Amino acid sequence: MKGADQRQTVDQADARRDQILEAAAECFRQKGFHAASMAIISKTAGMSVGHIYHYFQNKEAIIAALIVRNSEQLHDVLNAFQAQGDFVNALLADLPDGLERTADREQSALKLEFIAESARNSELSCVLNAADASARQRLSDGLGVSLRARGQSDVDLDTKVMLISALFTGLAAKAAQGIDICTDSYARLVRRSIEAILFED
Amino acid sequence: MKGADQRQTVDQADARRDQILEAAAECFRQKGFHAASMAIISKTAGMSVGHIYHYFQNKEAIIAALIVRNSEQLHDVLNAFQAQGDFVNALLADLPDGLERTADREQSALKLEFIAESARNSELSCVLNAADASARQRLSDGLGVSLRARGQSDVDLDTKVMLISALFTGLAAKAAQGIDICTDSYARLVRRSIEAILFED
Amino acid sequence: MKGADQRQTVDQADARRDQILEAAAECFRQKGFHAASMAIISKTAGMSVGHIYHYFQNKEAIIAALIVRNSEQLHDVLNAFQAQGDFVNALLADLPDGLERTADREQSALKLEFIAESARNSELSCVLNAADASARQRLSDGLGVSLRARGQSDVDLDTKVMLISALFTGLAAKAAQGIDICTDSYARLVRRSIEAILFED
Amino acid sequence: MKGADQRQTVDQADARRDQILEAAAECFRQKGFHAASMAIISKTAGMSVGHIYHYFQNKEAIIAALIVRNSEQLHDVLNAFQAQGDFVNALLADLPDGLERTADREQSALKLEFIAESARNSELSCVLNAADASARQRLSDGLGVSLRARGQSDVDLDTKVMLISALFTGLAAKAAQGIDICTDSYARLVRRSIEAILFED
DNA sequence: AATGAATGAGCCTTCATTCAT
DNA sequence: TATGAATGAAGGCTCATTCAT
Repeated sequence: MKGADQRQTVDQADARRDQILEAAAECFRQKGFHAASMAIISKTAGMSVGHIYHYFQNKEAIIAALIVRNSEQLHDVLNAFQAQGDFVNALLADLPDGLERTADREQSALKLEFIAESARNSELSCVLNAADASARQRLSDGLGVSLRARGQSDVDLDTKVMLISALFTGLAAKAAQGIDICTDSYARLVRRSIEAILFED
Repeated sequence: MKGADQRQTVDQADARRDQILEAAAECFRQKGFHAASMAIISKTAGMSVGHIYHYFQNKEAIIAALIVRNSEQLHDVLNAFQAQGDFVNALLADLPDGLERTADREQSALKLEFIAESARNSELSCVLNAADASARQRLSDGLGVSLRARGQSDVDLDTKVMLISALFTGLAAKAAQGIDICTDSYARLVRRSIEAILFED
Repeated sequence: MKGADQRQTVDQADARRDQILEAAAECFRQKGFHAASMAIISKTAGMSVGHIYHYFQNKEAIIAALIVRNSEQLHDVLNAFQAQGDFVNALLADLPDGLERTADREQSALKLEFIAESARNSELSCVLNAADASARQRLSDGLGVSLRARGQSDVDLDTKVMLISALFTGLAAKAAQGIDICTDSYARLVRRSIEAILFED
Repeated sequence: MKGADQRQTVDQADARRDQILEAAAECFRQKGFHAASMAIISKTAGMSVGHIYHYFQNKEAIIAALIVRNSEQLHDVLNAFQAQGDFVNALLADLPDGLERTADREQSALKLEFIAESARNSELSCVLNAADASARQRLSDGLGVSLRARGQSDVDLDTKVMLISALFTGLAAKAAQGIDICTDSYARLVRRSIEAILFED
């Protein structure tokens, strides 16, 4: 059947794209993306260099896809918070896990590289800002409902969300420096920070 | 005199080093340090490529020197806080200026690149961590005295300092993404954050 | 019927070949044939890359076929001259049109590329020389009859024909350079040239 | 001395450029310039690939320089005609030599490639047209004086010059096809052509 | 101290061609 | 007949670094 063939093909293409992204993520994580050559990515992905270019226009396009992918993973986490009932509670309760997710040194370093690169590459800047904005919007929505339900003000909500986001990025930076952020002290103090940001007392 | 000649020479060498660092900082800021070639740095510095290698062993060594230099500038700021009497007060009062210093997009992007790079380069990691640790120590000392003077606990002080540092790095990341962090909302909420981190109620 | 099927198939195959040649000619004209990739030719032809290789062994084989095709078109023109009665008269009378046919910049550039390529590729050289020789033979035949009918000598006829051919190739080169060769001056002077070549006075 | 050093350096740089151009011309002649890789040019020139890029921005820039160079050589020939007294006489007397210069198969093929390439590359088009125009101007000046001295009309002189130029380009094309243009027949008939073009009788 | 010529490995990317389906 | 996924060699070009002067 044509239809089945088509779908098969599409699925396979998606599989290939994933295969490439997985390999690229691995390589970028290990070496950073300036040092990760297309040659080594292709070897890691188990396919020829040329073939990668059937699926991605550019090395840059791979990066962009990876940014989108990271953002989607964050969305999943946020959706899980939503599903748990009260968003603020879920966020705070998740903190130790959140820190652990942030603690991956190489992954965090890569995230910083994305941001740094985006400051000098408008194409990437668009992708990153869109992904980031959408995640922040998701956070904003969840927190807004939760705060209002608690009778808390939602004044400056966007700034609050941005600050929470900044705090996690900052923690990622510490992780990238090799600092262990998965301790009770961190969990406790990050929690206090977030509460101070969110609750107008 | 031999001695004077010697000193003269040393001073000139320092001047050359500064000249190079200034140029490198400029180039790195503009293009990131993978894209900033030694050729363009030498041109910006107004000296030949080969000559730069008289003063720095490596491109990497330039980066390392720049990290140290940045750290020294931070020390100056912290020393100024100390000089103002109460460290905590000085830190909080300085916040709007602190945000403004952090808001430089390219400079912040470069800082992130430093950190990301250091995650994959142990030599750089040493330099960055030493610089960072020394700045945090300075902060720790200042804050410790100030907190104890207020009758506040200094439990988990190192973590608190790390978190404040993380917060500023996170804000730098936002600046690198092109977000304006120099607003009253930010100043107010960052202040609340820091207070929550520092004061155990 | 088997025979009809066969013929049908043959016709379809010819149609496919034409389709490819048309597309290739278009692409070569636009980009030159080093820059015209098989991928873009296949896209222009509305068929897959692989399929083109059912009809042509090579990219080179396409070029060869195109050379033959061009030559056939020239034959048509020459046959038309013949049909008009006196060949020399027909040739001279056609001059303004001949210039116009030669004036297509991209087509002329392609022709030069063919020739240049053939100088370094013996396979192509054979094809081009055969095509060229056959066209010159056609010209020679027509002119010979016409000249003798006028009582003109046909001494050095092959050289004369070659020179006329060279003149048109040279004009094509000028067209390829973007020069307008469709003016009365050109028509007049080209006519004088040809007459000088043909008529031993 | 600084001055001597400077001159020495400039001379050496010119020598290097010549060395590269010589090698490139050789490679281009042999393989055409799409097939002649920078690697092989650099090997032929006896220097590293990277070094070539100190002297030429591009492969294209090498081609451009080669075009200019060819044009200069043509100027030398034309100047020699001028020096001989009557330009027309000199041109006609030189014909056998002119044909021989044109007869180099590879060189002629390269010339055609230049022209073909220039039809699709505006940068190259500019260079080639400027070089060509200047040579034609030189020819025009020489012929104009000579014609008027003979009491001949110089009507349509630019077109006449263009046609002579076209004739030689066409002969180059024949040479590129492997045809021997160094015979008395050619010399005789080319002469008749040129006379027909130049003299309004 | 100072220059910049010189190197050559390595980068991203393209392309003609093949082959399983 | 028809597809297009897959290959991998080769291309132009850049760059940190060295070294003779």
